[in-house]
Amino acid sequence: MNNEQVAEVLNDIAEILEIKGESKYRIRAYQQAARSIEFMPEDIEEVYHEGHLDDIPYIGKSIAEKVADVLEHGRASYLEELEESIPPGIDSLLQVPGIGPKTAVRLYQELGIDTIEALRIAAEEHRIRQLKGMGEKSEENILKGIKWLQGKSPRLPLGAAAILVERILEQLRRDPFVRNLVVVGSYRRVETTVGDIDIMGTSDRPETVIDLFTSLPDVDRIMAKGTTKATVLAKNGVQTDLRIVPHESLGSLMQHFTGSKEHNVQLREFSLSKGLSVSEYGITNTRTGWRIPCAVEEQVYSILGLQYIPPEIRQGSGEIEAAAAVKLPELVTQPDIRGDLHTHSKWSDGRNSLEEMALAARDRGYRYLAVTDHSPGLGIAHGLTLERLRRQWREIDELNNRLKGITLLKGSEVDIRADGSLDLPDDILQELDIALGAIHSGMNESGSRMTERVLRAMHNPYLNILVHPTGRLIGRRSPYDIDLETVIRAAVDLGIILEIDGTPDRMDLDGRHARRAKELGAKIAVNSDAHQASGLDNMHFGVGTARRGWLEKKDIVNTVSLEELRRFLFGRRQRNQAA
DNA sequence: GCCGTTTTCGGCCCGACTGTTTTCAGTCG
Repeated sequence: MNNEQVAEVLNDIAEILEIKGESKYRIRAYQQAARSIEFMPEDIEEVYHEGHLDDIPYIGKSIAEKVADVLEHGRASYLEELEESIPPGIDSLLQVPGIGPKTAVRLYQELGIDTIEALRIAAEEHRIRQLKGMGEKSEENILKGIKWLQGKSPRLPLGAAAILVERILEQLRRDPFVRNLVVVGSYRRVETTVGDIDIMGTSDRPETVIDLFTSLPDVDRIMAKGTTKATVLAKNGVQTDLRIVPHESLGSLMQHFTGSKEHNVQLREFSLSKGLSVSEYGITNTRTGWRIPCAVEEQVYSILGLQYIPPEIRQGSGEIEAAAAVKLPELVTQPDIRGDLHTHSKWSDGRNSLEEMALAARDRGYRYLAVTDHSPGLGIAHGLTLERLRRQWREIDELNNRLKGITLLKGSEVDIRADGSLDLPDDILQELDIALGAIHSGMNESGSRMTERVLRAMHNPYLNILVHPTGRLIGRRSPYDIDLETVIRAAVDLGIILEIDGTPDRMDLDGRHARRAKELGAKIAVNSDAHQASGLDNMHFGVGTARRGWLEKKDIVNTVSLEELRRFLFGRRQRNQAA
């Protein structure tokens, strides 16, 4: 059972308690516990076997018992009892906006409604208005809500959102009065998917920006439009908000709308203990009632006596305690990255020539770029035969002689075969500057076989990096069934670097696993896995993911100079050859 | 149900909106 699965059980318990009208604090306790487990770096099974469940924040005696039950039996008898105590189907009503647990229960008890379809019919037949406190308007809203629910688009992958966001920002900046445009919400926190896009800014003439925004070519439909705020539906179906706010409270508003919700709740609780109350309008002294609006976000944290907490780690997973103790890590930044160690060219399945890739890398300030086209076994990606690989080396040599300011490294993304062997012979691997190992086939193997397979590959003395270690494709393919804890430990023992692949539909490792890898002492490479020159910019998502994993410059290998990198990569081979 | 350099009991984020209501409960982000 992994952390996400255990968290889901606790969230399910919370949902049923809500329907049952339990104390909201009891419900919150389960939700907080679920979040703790979801975001903590450690493996929940391991923590349990070491007997340290109660060390996890928001897990006390009672919830620890439920977690133990889940881990021991693969199910929670408490959840099963709860499920039997409520009519099935009633929780589905909660999906309809405007319907919460109280209303759902009344709809069931007084009208026997337990499906969304039954709810729709009841609203159309005007039976909802029989209920006390419900009227004509309520029925309309329910029907509207159901319609919205049926047409609502799923969360958008971050990469797709980024394209839209960049285009919108570029056009809004043409308004000469607009200032401080910033995207907040899950986009700013570099979550893997976003539900909607929330943009904020200041302007001396809000109306003109709002007009510009609502008339953009990307807008499909205007949902709401006022003088300082508008909501539109973009053509790709994602809801996008723009709000123009007063200069003097921009920082408070940014902080509030960046979230996460759990971070804000914890921040406000922390503030109360210091006699301060935080809201989107400022910070109020609860004794004097004086309120200070914050123009910049840093102010919010500094007034509370906290280190500035970067958006990527605002998850409610220990960042406030760390900030209070002045123990936040100094997160890696994009300029720390000196080169990209995972890229493709026309030689295999990329779109640009080696020279184009090299120049694009140099433009981005990099000093080195590893060319890592696919190995021969990956026919579908036009993997390089040994003969073509040697020809590619000649081209790399020629470019390295000719181009100034950037060095290409001879690399390969070598397929890890079903038996764990590598798709290039050792004598070839030995001649490479850098070898990446990747799984591209047989992804449905059982966990133990998958783990064995990867471990065997990691024992090859010439392998340097295990790339996209879980193989997930966000929204399309689950991670392989692999024991990451074991893989991370092996990486530390064997000197294998683990990758954070910045392709936005991969972001693999994810933040939580990256944080765990750091904790266990593994080295990380943050790469773009670019298949064309513009793809090098996917480094942004890789760095964002690294930051979500609390990683610092020193945890990441491609923040060092070329000389240091070569020493590091070579060191492993020498050690292994000596041994 | 969890938590504590003011507390082991008495707290538990903040504000806005909505609809139906004479003062507020429920819902949402």
